[in-house]
Amino acid sequence: MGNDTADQLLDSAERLVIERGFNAFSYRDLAAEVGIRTASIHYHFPAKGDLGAALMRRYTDRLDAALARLEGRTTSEAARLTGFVDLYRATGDRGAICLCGSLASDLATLPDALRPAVSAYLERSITWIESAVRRGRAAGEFHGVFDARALAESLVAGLQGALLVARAQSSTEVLDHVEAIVLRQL
Amino acid sequence: MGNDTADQLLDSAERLVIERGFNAFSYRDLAAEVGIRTASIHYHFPAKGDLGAALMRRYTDRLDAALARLEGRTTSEAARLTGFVDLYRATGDRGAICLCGSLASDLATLPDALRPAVSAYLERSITWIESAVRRGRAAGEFHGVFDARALAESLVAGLQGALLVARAQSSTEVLDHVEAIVLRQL
DNA sequence: GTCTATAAACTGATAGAC
DNA sequence: GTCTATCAGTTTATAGAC
Repeated sequence: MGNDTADQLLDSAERLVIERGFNAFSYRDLAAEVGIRTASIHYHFPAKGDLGAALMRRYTDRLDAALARLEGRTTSEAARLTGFVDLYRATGDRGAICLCGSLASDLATLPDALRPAVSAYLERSITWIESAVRRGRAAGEFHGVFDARALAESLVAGLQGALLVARAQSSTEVLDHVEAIVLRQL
Repeated sequence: MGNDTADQLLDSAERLVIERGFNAFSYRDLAAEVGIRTASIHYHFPAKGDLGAALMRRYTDRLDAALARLEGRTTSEAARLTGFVDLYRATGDRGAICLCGSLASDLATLPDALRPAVSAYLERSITWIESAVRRGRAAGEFHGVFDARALAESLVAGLQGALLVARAQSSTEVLDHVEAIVLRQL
């Protein structure tokens, strides 16, 4: 488990989608990386849409695990939100963007089954942040006036855009700026 | 002028890049929309990279014109920055994302000549906002403490990400939230 | 400027042997 | 599970006539 062909294919595909976009990598690229033939890939993922769906499923599961880990910690809500930002920082430090952000920019070309998964990933991030902000306010840790949902959407949008800008400018400092400016309004 | 074949091709291509991404539209799509043959497109834009470069040149020229218009107005710096945000709002209201944001997510696959144009577009936006913030502070209109450059990067990142999120969620309210939260720190 | 004709490479995908 | 062989369709691009 974790290292069979299907997982290797997902690992390669994830990197290729993030680097090039869903429509700019092929089963051929994948085959070359993993060391099998293109026809063999179809055994694991009959159509490219199936591969994309598996990719988003795994990516969403990883998000859920990361958020659960943050919630398991005994700590302040501010530390949890910083932990959320760190997930994006790890992505930016690799020179990468979010898989979900990459797919969102190709949204119209995605197989029908894949599009809702992209929206769901963003929604899950937003509602988690919103809850953290509400808990922090209820506990007297935060005293901001902005709507919690508005703050959550702004943080996700800011971080998604920051990854895009960071890659184009070859500098991740924009992530720190977004973090400082949004989290200041808690 | 403004309606010859080359311009029609650019109009169609711009919409297709924004809607599908640079690698998910073809000269065939373009030919069908404009009503000529694919071979004829190569007369105007020998390679797809030439088309992309022309697209970014026109898009950047339009940005420059819009920023010059904002600067020509006798008004507050706050109104100018709101005017900048309105450029993105017009894009989001059409259900679109920024051409530059779309290309940024396909960055690695772009022809070499095109990549710097994407970075330059973002940099131009950032430095313009930074100047507006500095002018506003020098004039006593703003009293924020954040670094002007940090604010400018956050606004551009926030708006780029907001367009992505808005399209995925079919709701443009995220743009308003980003505007409110970032411009509050002026 | 636009056309027909054509090319060489690549695409996602299937059939069937091992 | 992986292979060979093959498919029909698509892609960017060129040559040369009109």
